[in-house]
Amino acid sequence: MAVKPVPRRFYRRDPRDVAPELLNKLLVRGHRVARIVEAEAYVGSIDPGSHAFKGMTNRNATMFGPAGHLYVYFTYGMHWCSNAVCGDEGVGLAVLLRAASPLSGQEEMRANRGPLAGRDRDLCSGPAKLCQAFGIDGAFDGADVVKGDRGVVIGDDGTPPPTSPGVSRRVGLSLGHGDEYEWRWFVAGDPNVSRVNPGKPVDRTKRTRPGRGQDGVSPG
DNA sequence: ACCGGGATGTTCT
DNA sequence: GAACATCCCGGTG
Repeated sequence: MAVKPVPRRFYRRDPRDVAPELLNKLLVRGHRVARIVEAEAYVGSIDPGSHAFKGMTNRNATMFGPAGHLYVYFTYGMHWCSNAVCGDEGVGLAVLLRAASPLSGQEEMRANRGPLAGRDRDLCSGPAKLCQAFGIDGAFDGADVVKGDRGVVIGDDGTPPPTSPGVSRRVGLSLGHGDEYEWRWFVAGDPNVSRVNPGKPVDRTKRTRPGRGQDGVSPG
């Protein structure tokens, strides 16, 4: 079956309904095509884990825009991650695209990811890997994936979402910041899923970066 | 398998 | 100045 863009009405709903149905849809950019196998819902003002929890800022403004656009953000000083904006305008809802199964264009993905990404399952098995493989960065923030703005489309080839997707808590949130909600869905058994089990939420009370440049001591 | 830690810089308080 | 919707590597079982 031919690939058709997922219509905008699909996104104009609660992201907790959109995320599981986004499984088995296609992320398409030029020759690169991958089947989405993992997604998380971020639920705006009721969700401490969401960038939109505290309202609109310069960074998250796209989340408050119309559904069916990409919200692309930069994190940890080096990674881009992308979401599909959901719900009604002005609310701040989104689904994070966490992992996908490469179908074509793997060589281009591998060129973007670097020599360390040997196997196909290393190309898109995480939100930042997926963006790197597809070359999605800040320039794609706001791109309309229904119209195919900037060459990126989320498409449907007729494959239905799984009848019984895997469900779990979300990945990478800190304790007390919405980590308890089971708003992650994935294609059970797919090797491209980032983690079978997200494990414990991150305890950020432990120092992970011992003081750098303290007491005026400069390195080198 | 699990866990610890480093890379890196933008965003928000 | 702390936190951060991550990833990769190396150590230990």
